[in-house]
Amino acid sequence: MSRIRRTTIHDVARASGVGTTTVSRVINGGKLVAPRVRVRVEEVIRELGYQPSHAARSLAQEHTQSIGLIVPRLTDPFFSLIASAVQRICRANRHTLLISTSLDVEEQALEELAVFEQQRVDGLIVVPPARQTTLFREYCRKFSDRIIAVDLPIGSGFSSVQTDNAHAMAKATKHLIEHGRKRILFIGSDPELHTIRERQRGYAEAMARARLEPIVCEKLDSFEAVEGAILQAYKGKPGIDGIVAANSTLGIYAFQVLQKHRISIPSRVAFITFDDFALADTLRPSVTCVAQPIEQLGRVGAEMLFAQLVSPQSRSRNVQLPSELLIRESCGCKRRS
Amino acid sequence: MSRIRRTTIHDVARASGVGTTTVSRVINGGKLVAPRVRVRVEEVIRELGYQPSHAARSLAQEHTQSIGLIVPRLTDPFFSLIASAVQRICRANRHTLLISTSLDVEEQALEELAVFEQQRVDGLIVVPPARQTTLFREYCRKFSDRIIAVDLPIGSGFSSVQTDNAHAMAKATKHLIEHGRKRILFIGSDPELHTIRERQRGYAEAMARARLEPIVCEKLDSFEAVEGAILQAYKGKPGIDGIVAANSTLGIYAFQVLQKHRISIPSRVAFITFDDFALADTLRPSVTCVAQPIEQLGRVGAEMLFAQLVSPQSRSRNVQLPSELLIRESCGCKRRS
DNA sequence: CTGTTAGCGCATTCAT
DNA sequence: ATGAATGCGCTAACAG
Repeated sequence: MSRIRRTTIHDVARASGVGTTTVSRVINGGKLVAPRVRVRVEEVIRELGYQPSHAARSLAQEHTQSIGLIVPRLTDPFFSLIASAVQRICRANRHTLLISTSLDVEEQALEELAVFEQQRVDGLIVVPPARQTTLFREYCRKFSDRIIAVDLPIGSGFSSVQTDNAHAMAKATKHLIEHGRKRILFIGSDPELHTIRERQRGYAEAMARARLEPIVCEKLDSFEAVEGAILQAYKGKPGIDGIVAANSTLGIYAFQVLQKHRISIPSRVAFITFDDFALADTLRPSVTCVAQPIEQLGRVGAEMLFAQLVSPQSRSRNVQLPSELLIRESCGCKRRS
Repeated sequence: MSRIRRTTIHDVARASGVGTTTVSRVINGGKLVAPRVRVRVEEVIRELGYQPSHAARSLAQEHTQSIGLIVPRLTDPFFSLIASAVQRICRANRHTLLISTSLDVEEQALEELAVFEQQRVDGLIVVPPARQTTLFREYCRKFSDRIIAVDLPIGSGFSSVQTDNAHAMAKATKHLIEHGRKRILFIGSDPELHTIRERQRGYAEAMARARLEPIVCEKLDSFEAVEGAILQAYKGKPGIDGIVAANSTLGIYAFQVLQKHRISIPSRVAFITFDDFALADTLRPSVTCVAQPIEQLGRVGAEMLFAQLVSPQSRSRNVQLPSELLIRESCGCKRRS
């Protein structure tokens, strides 16, 4: 491949009869340029279709005007919504966004961190993998105060933005209790996941406060697993009359299970799931959900990062964003018309 | 901000008692290094936690090992799935992915193109905005053969990957016809959208072949609009007995409309929508869909790009990927058990 | 207000 | 097999 001669700052300087510094100043909006000269240079820039080289600027300065984002997947609406929000804030701050996926595997995440280090990103937004060892936390320290954890925490010393998982789940559970339900089943997936643990904790607390006995099924990871768990609990001695699901996947499975086995919702079993989903309102009955402030998670995370970049603070901030209980029919409420 | 002294190739060179050239060779896997020296240098690199500067490498070479992706939105599962696939292929080719969103606005897309030009990305994958003027096409020429259009074409001279929109919709329409339906309504959104036009064309052809009169409603952009269109067609002189929807948003609206007005699916009105969606299989009745090869769209697009980067071809390639008709219940078929 | 100069960190001739 | 020197395109002192 023959070296392509792109138009450089020198070309612009020569064509407009000024020095490169002046051109540089014009590009960077410096006010130390005579108005007429500025206009002239801008003209030439347009004529030549000059675009400054990002690489060269980055090299000459100590920042790259770019930030990195690591999420487990991009196929999950949860993460792509976060990515979308982060992307928007980046644009607003004139930064380029680099996106990588970790597949929720620590090793992968470490590789991505390395890439971002090479890219010399100014800051980092990370939805950490569910299971992280000290290795991960140590590597993150390299970015010290230029990294924000979203959804899951990285550890003390790192700023983070999260959902009020425990509180929201407690609220959902309490709602079912207020509907008179006493035998409420909690179905969860991986109990090692911080968010899941928190939600379970909220559930447990709400049950305890009402002096009800908690009924928990963990490690559910398939339709069949959920089916087994629900059926067993339903057919138990004092069967269940309510279910709270720890995420929308489990929630949808649960809905399908109840539907498949003709267990009427909500008359037999009232039901609330964490996470809102596309057709929650369209299913019959419509599904009451805990809606996380997903878009905010990304937005606030990015805003915190930029605030940090502008005026570095040593202490880390931990923000909890409130979820909303979207009341629909599956909990036992009447449809609002 | 005081200049932070990062470890450079010089540090590594000094610490391992060799020249920078040798270190550079080790990094780039050149085979012209004595094995023992190589090992030594690699050791030092690890000890010092050295990470080569992407900016410096880019500047010294004529490529950046990065490619850019422009999609209208990241919140749409269609686009985020494409992004996910592209991202995977990029990783496999050791390239960094830069993602931007155009909000489906040409001006915005042009801005993103400019940013990517500054970034000197090696190549570009673009889902163009629905409405593009010559301006857009002209700007794209700058990237000539290093740009691939996905989903929508940019114009002649540009490589592209698309769905077989017309054919797939013809197949869906034909399927309803085979179920004995004769009054089939096509509901579409923006007729300026290339994909929508193609789908409508496929519908029209299938109807024509069966000597049936086409019934078309365009420019539907809300639940209310769809509701009005369907109700009018349904209550018409010879009411409709089938519907094909041009995308999943319209499809879901249509489903909700039929459900809301107690128009039985499929006995009264059989129904197929373009685009598969999360709960299509869970709704009652389950919804027959035309499933686009979304993931492939992104993957093939990216693969074409990398192939192009490795061995440039002047002629552009236009690939059409086949969609699949996912038979479920709404078309009138029986549920497979 | 403006131009000259010296790096930024790396790949790359060209010698050795 | 290896190193010294040069330049990639730009910004940032430092003069003028």
